[in-house]
Amino acid sequence: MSQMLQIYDQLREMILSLDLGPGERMTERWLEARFQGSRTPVRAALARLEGEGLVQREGRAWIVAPIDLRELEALEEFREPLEAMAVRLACARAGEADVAAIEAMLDACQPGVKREEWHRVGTDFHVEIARLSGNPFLVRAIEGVMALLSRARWLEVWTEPSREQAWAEHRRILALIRQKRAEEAAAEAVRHVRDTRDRLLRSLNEDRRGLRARGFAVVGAGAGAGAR
Amino acid sequence: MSQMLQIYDQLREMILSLDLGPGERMTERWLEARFQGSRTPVRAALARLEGEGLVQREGRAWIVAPIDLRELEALEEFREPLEAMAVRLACARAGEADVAAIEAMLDACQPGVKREEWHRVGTDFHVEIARLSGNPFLVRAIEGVMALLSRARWLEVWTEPSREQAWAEHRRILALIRQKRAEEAAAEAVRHVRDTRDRLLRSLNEDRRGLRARGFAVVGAGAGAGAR
DNA sequence: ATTGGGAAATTGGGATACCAATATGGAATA
DNA sequence: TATTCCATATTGGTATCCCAATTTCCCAAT
Repeated sequence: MSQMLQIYDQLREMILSLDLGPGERMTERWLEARFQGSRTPVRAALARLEGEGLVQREGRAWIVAPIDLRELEALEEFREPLEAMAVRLACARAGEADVAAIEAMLDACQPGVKREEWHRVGTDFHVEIARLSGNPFLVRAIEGVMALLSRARWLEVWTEPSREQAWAEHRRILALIRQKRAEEAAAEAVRHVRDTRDRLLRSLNEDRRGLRARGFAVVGAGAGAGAR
Repeated sequence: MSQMLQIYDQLREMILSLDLGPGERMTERWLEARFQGSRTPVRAALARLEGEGLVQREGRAWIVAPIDLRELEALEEFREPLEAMAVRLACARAGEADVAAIEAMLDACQPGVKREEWHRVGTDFHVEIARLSGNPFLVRAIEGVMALLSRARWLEVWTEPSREQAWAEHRRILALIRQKRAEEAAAEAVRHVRDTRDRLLRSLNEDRRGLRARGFAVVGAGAGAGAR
């Protein structure tokens, strides 16, 4: 695999795992040393991550994209019609085997399974549904959205009942797809996105102070902006 | 402005204007000479265009993205819920002044106005509606979609009545936004996208032979794939 | 302790150098 | 004439190099 892709994957992982904090500054030369490649592949990787919105420019410098509550709100709003459409198309195009595979994914998450796994499956569920739609643009868009939501989902406080509710909604969506009840499935997907948004934003808003204390740049909605 | 952005803009324009044909091969060194910059900014520009889907890799080489009829179909499908959502949100958030500005744009297109202008306004209409939604992700997504549709729209045979129909639909959508009749506006947007898709795909399918003869790589739907 | 100013170090943007891999062209051969 | 095969040119990927623009940091003046 090309060095550029290796660096891209590693850096992306560091960002998504909060190994690099939101708002943190990076220099190309630091990355060059960190990943032992020259600046050329480093810059290519940065360019790609910038396109995904995981990295931004601050003047001439590079920063890990801060977590912006207003942006998260816009993302969930953007997601809503995508998820609805994905589910609608999945009803028309998915086979029983496809649905069963996703169901197995959900089933694998039981109390006791570790946090990372819940997090991954909670993301993949939506991507896999999008795949059932057969529309590559829908897949790409939902992948992008989930990546941008991912870090916030780590920071969210996951209570037992809220996790339970999310999974119940996932199951309900899947069941409706299986029965090919497209409009009900779409409506359920919209409900799920809205619930998710409410939980996420409420949690982050309440804990904003704590997040800042942990050194994360968290901006937007409610209090003053104060970019980094 | 940085050289990278200059090269990006110029190359993008060459692609969108069909100055570089779909499927055409480019070497980095040719671009370097063509735009008199070194490979560094050329490669950065290519990376960005690749992210937008206007440029692709073919093995190790770069090619202008071919026009893929199946992809266009998927794009219109993807667009549909975006446009509907944009229109719905515009109803909730747009002011009369915003609507009037877009109306003026439409009015500027009269018989006799040149093709480029119709083409541009036909694109900008959708982007501007998305802007009224206030959601930057919706704007970016629709910009991206319209860019990918743009070349096909040049190739489409625009008959007088079809152009008339498109503008009538634009006006109807705008009127419903003005009256804040969100659901009717969304339904009209969906209808418009579907009409557009039908016109576009019918036209291109009928003329596929002619397009190939003009040296364009046109793939997908109906006949054999035959990548490039 | 605070502030101002300026030299020095560092940074990102661009140009160039180098390399392995691939593509090309043409001569030798059938 | 058609085909094989190898020398050569070209290509994209990477590493460096150079430069102008910032940023950093130290020290003198307040």
